[in-house]
Amino acid sequence: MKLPESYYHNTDTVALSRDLIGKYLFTCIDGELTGGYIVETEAYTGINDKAAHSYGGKVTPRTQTMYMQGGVSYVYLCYGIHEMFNIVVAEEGQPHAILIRAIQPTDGLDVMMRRRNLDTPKPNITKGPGSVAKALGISRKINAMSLQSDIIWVEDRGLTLPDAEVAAGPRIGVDYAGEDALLPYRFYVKGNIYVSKPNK
DNA sequence: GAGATGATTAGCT
DNA sequence: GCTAATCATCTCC
Repeated sequence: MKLPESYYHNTDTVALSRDLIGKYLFTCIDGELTGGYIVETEAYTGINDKAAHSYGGKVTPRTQTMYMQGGVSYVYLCYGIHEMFNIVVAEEGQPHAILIRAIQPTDGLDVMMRRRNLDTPKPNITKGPGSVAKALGISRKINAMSLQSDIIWVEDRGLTLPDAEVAAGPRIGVDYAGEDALLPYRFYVKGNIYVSKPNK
């Protein structure tokens, strides 16, 4: 059921971002299973992408995770508050990653509501990258974790979304990246209530 | 060792 | 729509 290690070794990060729409992401943190299917992603394509942490081939203690072989997680803190979950792809030495911006919950909804301090299942439970990480219990302890582990993984359950229901557009929150901020590296399910920002 | 800043979100107007 | 919250990380000194 889990996507094989080889799935993540594809070097076409943008195509993988599109393919991940409709795949199921699960975590099992402290024995509590939570997950759902992915409805929004963004591609970050390594040293030529100004919006990526790894732009220009920069290596730091934080970004070295992105240089690992595809099939591991990259989790980091932004704005001092929000943790973001990325999937590292491509081969060792190529710092490509895919940010998971939103999922549609299918398992462990009660657990996710507790983590998000909600008493009713509002759509914003897993809307936006910071929310997804919090709902799934993802923290920096999960950084560099293999997606073949029993802590965090992605499954193909046969759900595929036709191109007519998947849109592409510019990425969110990367205005500083100049012309690269306009690249259509963001993919999302049209009209899905869990998708953040523009949704048409 | 100090200073600037960000792949954001929630809450108020 | 606007803005505060909040800190690890990076960049110099």
